[in-house]
Amino acid sequence: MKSNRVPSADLSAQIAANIRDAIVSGALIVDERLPSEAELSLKFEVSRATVREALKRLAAQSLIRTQRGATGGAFVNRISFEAAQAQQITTSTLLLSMNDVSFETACEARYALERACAPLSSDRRKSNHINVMRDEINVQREVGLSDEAFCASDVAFHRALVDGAGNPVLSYQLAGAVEAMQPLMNMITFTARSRDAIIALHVTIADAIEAQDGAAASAGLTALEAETQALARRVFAQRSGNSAQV
Amino acid sequence: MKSNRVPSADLSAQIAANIRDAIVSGALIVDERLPSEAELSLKFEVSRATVREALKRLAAQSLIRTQRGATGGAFVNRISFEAAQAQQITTSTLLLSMNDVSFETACEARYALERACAPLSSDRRKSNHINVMRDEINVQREVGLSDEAFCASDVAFHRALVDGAGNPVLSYQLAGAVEAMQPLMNMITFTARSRDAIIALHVTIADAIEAQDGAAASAGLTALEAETQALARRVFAQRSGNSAQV
DNA sequence: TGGATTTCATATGTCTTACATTTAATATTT
DNA sequence: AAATATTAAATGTAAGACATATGAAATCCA
Repeated sequence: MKSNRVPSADLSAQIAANIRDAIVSGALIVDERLPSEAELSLKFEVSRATVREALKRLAAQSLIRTQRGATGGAFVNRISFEAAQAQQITTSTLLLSMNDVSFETACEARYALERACAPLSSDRRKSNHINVMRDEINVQREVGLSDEAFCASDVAFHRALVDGAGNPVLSYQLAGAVEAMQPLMNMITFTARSRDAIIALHVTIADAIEAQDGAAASAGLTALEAETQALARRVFAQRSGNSAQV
Repeated sequence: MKSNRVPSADLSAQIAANIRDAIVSGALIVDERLPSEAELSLKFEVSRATVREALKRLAAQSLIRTQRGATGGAFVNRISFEAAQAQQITTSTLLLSMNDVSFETACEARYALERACAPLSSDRRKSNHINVMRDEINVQREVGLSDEAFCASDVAFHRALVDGAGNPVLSYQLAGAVEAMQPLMNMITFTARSRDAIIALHVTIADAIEAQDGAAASAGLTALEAETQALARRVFAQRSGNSAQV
């Protein structure tokens, strides 16, 4: 099972790929200890510095963790939903900002995904999900709330909606979409009037989720998407140059 | 703007976090060249080896790329949808396999997300998307096709469906969910009979997408989910020990 | 005997120096 | 003027040394 990697890549990249394959294939299992850096440098016939660079690559992907000391070493890490989410949010955020993804496209994707959760969340949401949604609505009603804080509360509201589905895989997938949009949302100025419209729809959605009416929740999300898109168009049109970017 | 990072972490991790923040915040823009390793080691007052470990961490996340030679160095990388997808698939696959995510949960998430694409794909799909779906259905009809090949074709079919929505953000998000399930799907033995049922539903879905009937496409996906869940239950129940895992 | 302390071995974290290799720009030669 | 050779700058790799953390074993002291 020798590496059939492109030999053009760096040695540290090749070694990282080799170990990564072993983890993905199951040859290395969770919490298993990798050979020490010295042993790996012998095995791969490279210096310890190169081995370390490979291990840092894997650590950056949360595939391994390292421990110092006598019984230390590198261990296969059990990727947590939290760690995976954090990475996905970083990646998604950069993806949107670096590739000139339009607000419209990102917004459409976000609400499409959220609608996917609405029926499940309607079925299974617990009281705590409802409570979070109600609480966040109250936060959003506060006068003098900054646009950033309003957006943060918006994210919290929608995360509660998604989490209500009780499916960690869904929550993980959605976190990237919802949170990655926050920088774009933060570019928007929310007038009191636009906030009122959003809050009213949040109430509609929360009511529907509480009443376990998935169709109504989906409809509320659709209306919220339309409202958000319209608001964004107004804001971006007002921006002096009216350049069509973003 | 000095680093307010936990000082307990490795120097290379701190430096990586510092540079990552600069990229995420926009202080470093795409294609901008970072200082050379020698300069960074002066700036952060660490050795070049430590700087290199930090840079390898960033390279593992596709945040930078490096180039050798006179005008070489580390450059801020424009994260491509492809690279982001590849990373997300690796992460999602490990997440499912390491956290004892049930087939049921993963399957539910996958089809919920796909249903989110169905209306959009119905509206916007091009002829090439339809063609791919039809072609893959024909592949799935081949006798003697291995279970792995059947699953791979299944993934291709569903990717065409998702891509039909014409929203790269959606495609990116969905790729993780769909492809991460492949190892789980590969555990299933597809009898000729179960394949026929799946193919029939694929035809239904392709017809609906072609006819631009989003509701029918969603219904087809719901039926396919039910069929897949039932098949999985049968397969896992048959497995000797009948242990309830997976 | 038993608990506290010391020692020790092992592993990662960091630094230093050196050299190899790649690459573009410059200088030289024909 | 074009082809070739040189050079400088940067990353890639190696080797060795030391710092530091940590668990376990050995030792010491009531």
